[in-house]
Amino acid sequence: MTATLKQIARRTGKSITTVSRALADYDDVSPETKALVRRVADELGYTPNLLAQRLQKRRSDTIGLILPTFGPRFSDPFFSEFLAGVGNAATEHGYDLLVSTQAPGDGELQVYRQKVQSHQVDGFVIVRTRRQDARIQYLQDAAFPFTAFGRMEGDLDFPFVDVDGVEGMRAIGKHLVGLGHRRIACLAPPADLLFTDHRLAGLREALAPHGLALPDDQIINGDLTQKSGFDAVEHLLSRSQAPTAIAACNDLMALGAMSAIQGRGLAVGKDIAVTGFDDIPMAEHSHPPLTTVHQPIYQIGKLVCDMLIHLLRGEALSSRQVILAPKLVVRHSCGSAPQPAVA
Amino acid sequence: MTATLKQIARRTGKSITTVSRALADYDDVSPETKALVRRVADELGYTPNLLAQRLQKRRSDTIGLILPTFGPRFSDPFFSEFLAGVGNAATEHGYDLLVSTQAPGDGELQVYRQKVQSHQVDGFVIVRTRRQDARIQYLQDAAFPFTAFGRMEGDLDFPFVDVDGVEGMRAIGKHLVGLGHRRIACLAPPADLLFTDHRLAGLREALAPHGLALPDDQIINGDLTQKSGFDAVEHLLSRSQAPTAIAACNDLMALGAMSAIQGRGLAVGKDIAVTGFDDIPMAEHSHPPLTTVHQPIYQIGKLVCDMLIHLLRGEALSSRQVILAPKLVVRHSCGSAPQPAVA
DNA sequence: ATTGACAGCCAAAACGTTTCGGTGTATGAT
DNA sequence: ATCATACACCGAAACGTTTTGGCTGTCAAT
Repeated sequence: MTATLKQIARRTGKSITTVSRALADYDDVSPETKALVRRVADELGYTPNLLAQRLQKRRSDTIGLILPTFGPRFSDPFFSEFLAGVGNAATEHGYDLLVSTQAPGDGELQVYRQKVQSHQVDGFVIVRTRRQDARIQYLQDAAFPFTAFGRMEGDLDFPFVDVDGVEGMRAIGKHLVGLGHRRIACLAPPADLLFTDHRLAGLREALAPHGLALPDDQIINGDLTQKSGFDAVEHLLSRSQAPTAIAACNDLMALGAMSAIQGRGLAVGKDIAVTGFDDIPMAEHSHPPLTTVHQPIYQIGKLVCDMLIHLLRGEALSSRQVILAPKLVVRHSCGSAPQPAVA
Repeated sequence: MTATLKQIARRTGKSITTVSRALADYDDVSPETKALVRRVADELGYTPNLLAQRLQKRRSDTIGLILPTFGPRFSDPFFSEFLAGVGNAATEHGYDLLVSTQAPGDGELQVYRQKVQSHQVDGFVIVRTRRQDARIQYLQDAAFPFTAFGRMEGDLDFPFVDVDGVEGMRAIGKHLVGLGHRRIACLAPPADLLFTDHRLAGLREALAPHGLALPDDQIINGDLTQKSGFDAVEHLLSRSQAPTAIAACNDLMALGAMSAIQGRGLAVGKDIAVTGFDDIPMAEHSHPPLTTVHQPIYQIGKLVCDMLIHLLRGEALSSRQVILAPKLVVRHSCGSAPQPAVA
């Protein structure tokens, strides 16, 4: 049995009210009483019952994060780093983090609805936004607090943080063209994710001035896993006109691509260039180290969560919509002599 | 404003008691009343307020999982897969999962204590147990429900799941010796983790019959990250007598090792053999694919969580202490012609 | 007619907290 | 003496549930 206010009240001979107010340092409690109450509270090892506190305060001091994962085997460094960012920001401000996994689809909205209606969480962090995002539409309609990593199609005005994917892939494109590549293939994420558009657009923008296009058959949609990158490249290399460069839209697929290339006895960087996007820790220590675009995922998680907490506290947001500039990180996967970064 | 029992009571002309009992399908409520109450509840979109429910039931229906991570940049596929397993098991049984990150050390126990005393969670899943584990000692003393992935030194009797690390590394050792390796180095985890002992012991057991030892200078302790594997091998290869095989105690360090080897222009599998432990998805798609020991991390997470839920429900555990047999997975990182698995 | 059983319903207490609106008692000013 | 003021404290209600222990009316059996 853990201690309650009632027990402290009995032990000190004060009322529950006074004990509560003493612990909360109200100034209508005498210093002597405060000292007494605190001493007894310590003796009994008192910790407020959060369940009761939350019921009375009508808030849960909890932030919800629902990971949109397919299938059980889920092992994405992107998510774990993001999670760490969100989690640490939450802890820092005294919030709890409620984590759930739920594949996109029919059940998904139900999970959000349930958590909202049962007062289980005070706000949500949304990750991996989609072109038409039912989660965002629902939360917006319900006027329930949330922040997102990623944007949405249309002009819904909600608070988010995103990385400028157009700019990032443009940098990649310029880099590859600058190295003389003309046949470039792209490993794209699923089409319902909005950032797919951004990244393809950026790549196209870089190619266009050189009279280069990105034909549909040079775009292969994967599911962001290493395996899908591997499979895509197996397919690509079995065709007659193999590309000289492969721009993957995330590092995991790039790593899979490298492995497929090497599996065929070709050298990454020499025979075929490969680039990624994310700059996961793995990218630095692959062989060859991966040229990619850095996204500060941990910081983004932290920022998104901080923004949400501001919202929950009714504080003003310094900026509701943040778009971060990505940074090209040139390593060795496009040739062994890295060039100075192309801004 | 969301609906409450009180509102349904008013609308139906019944008492709060009756409404509550109708929704819970008690049989002292007439079928007509039940139907009426349910209809109105649906109309109002009633969802029970979990905060109130939990206070009254004196349990939180929440499981705590505190990830022992160092530093902010945390991106371990091991953890994300384990998390998915725990999370899915929890969801399946109607439990919430509260996730926190906290580096091992002074603050750690405080976090556990706080969550226990404030009734925030009903039980804990402990991961990455240590030789002397203060978390386990505390929870055991407090008679607070928990299950662990991993054992502890001494004879504390608590429910856990573990993989037989001795057996796993023995298989690795036999495999390497069978391939003719005589100078074998080991990339070990931090010494305070108990499984470090098991893995080293297993490796030694495999070497001993062949008159081979594992001298201290052939053991390098890393921190389980890819970078530490990379650094360790850089160090190893700069010495006069380089090993012909490197047995890493997890895949991430093995991958880092491979990258360091390749960075020196050596061929993994031909010049130096490398092995891992875990069989993360990455292992299959590295180049060359990594020979390693498979641990069903997702299933372990699920099992550990299922066990905890049984405990919470007061149900009997079919087995309190589970030790799983690991499986050697031979790929190409010890030579390009994989041999049949050594049991 | 009286009893007992049963079906259907409900008031009130409880979970542990916070907060509103007091009450009583000194102290000092008039 | 009276009034105002400040101080220290507290009872009771509230948050939204669940559960205990009733109560009332009907019907069949005596």
